[in-house]
Amino acid sequence: MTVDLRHIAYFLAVAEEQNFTRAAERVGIQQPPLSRQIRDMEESIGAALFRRTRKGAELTEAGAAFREAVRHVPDQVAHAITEARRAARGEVGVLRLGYTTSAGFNPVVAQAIRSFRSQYPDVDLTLIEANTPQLMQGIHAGTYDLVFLRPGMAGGEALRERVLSEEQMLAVLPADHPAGIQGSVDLADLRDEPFILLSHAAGPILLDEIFQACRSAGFTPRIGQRVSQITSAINLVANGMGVSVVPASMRFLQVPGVAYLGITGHAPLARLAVAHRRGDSGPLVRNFLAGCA
Amino acid sequence: MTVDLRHIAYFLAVAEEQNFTRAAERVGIQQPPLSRQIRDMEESIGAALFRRTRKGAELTEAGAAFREAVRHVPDQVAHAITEARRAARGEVGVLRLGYTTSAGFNPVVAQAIRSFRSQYPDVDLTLIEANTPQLMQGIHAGTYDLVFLRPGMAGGEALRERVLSEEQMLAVLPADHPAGIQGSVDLADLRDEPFILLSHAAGPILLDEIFQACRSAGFTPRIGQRVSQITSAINLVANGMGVSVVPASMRFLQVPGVAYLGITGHAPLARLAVAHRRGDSGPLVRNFLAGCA
DNA sequence: GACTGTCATATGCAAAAGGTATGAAATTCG
DNA sequence: CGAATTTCATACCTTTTGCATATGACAGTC
Repeated sequence: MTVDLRHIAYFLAVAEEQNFTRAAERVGIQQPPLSRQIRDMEESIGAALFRRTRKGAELTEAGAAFREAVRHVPDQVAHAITEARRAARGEVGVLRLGYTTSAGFNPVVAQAIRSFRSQYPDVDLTLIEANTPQLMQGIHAGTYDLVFLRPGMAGGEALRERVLSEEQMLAVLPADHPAGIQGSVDLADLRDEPFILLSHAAGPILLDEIFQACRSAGFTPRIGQRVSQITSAINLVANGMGVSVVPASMRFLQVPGVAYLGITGHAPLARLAVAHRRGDSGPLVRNFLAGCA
Repeated sequence: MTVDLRHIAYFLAVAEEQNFTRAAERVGIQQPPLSRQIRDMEESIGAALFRRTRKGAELTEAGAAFREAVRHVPDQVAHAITEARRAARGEVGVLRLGYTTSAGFNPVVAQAIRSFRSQYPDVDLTLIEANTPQLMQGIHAGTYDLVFLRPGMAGGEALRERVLSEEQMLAVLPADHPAGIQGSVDLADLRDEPFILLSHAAGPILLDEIFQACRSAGFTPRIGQRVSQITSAINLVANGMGVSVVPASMRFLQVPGVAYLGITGHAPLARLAVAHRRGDSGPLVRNFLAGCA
């Protein structure tokens, strides 16, 4: 294909000016080379594009057809270049963001998403809720570009994690539970209650932290019910099926009949991290991370 | 250092092969120049398009955005070239064809249009009916590309006319007219009848021919009614308002109460020509003319 | 540890694009 | 009527740039 973009730009200039001399001036070359370029192009197409007259040049049928078909090509290419630049700056593209249910309640996450959205409105931000192991697998597989999860899982060498928030966990009790009267509770006081907790598969990190705290308090919690969503745990507490321990952010989920209580002594911690593949710090990821204060 | 079509083709090859060496082979050059072209392009865009790995090359965000935007550009240009070639062969385009009412009844015209339509189905053939002076003006002004008209008007120097048909004119009489009994009529027998003829503005050539024939027959026709459409003249004859003289092709317009009769002696002739601008014998015009047997 | 496959770098040559000078033809204007 | 102007085309030369060849660096593989 011997016709290239320069030829097309020259052609369009001549078509518009209907005059080789002015067209040459417009595209910034002299008239003779322009004439030659057009002639070469006509030769390679195998048809005259212009009818040369004493007053200038007018399009032939072939030229008119060609013009219609290539009219927007230079604009398209220019647009492609600006889009590439924007993409390089992380202003456009698709960012797939995974997060756990509990992370979704953390103001840090909501804030980061809001700030990114307002700063990069043209980025297609896809939010996917999943549990920590799923996120872990997905970020490795490339299903997600960025995930909010609980740090501490194995397999983090290929990831770069940054801890964003570290909050104490709260005990979740039925509102009428006697331990709730003084506004906080000691884990040991809950030793005989059935615990409603995430399954190991759904939330290994939080679960482990809770178990360790309980062990520090001198007991091993008795599992009343395993759930796969932390919100389910809170609902089950409301139904009187037991107690639970959740990250403090979950208190924003107000459920009637449920009280969130601070844990005295060695309270379990819920760390929240944002993670991405180590090699892949594309501009979108970089920009999003910059917005995670 | 601008981005041109060659660059885009190279870029797309690398994007598809994810490998510089194979991409180079595909586009028919060696790997080092390909690498350099891509690098130049990246420099001129100001963003990396590929992430070079040990195993090949993968698109960056910018590269992916660029690819989306230029994906179809080479096809568009290739298509433009084939369209230009087709247009040069007269296979596509717009052909504006003017014709007089009376020409529309001539089988030669219908046949030419039919044959052109079947041979060049992708040409947009626009048919416009008008009278001879309008056609004459329109073809000069560029409103029409090709017209069927009665030859002999002034201003034909810039036109190339080709006579397609020469037919005798017929007398149009009311069916019960005594002169119609023997199947033909002498113009002189009509000397006392009111003639219903085209106005000079609408059909100067035919009118002149009829007047000359009448003068040869020894009289000057008395104008009963001037009309601007030859079909109107025939209708008025049917209403008993007089007689008329029309090209033989008009006999295909069968109107109750009207008889078409051959004219004995020096019958006026109706010539039909196809005309186009002398300079402008574009492929469409040329192809149409070729179909006018 | 040699081999293979990846992309990058260096250098020389050839093709292509652009510049300058000039020519031919027709219109415009004094 | 003829000179000036304007149009595009031609000829020749210079510069740019695209491509090939040879080679290097690096990493995964047998």
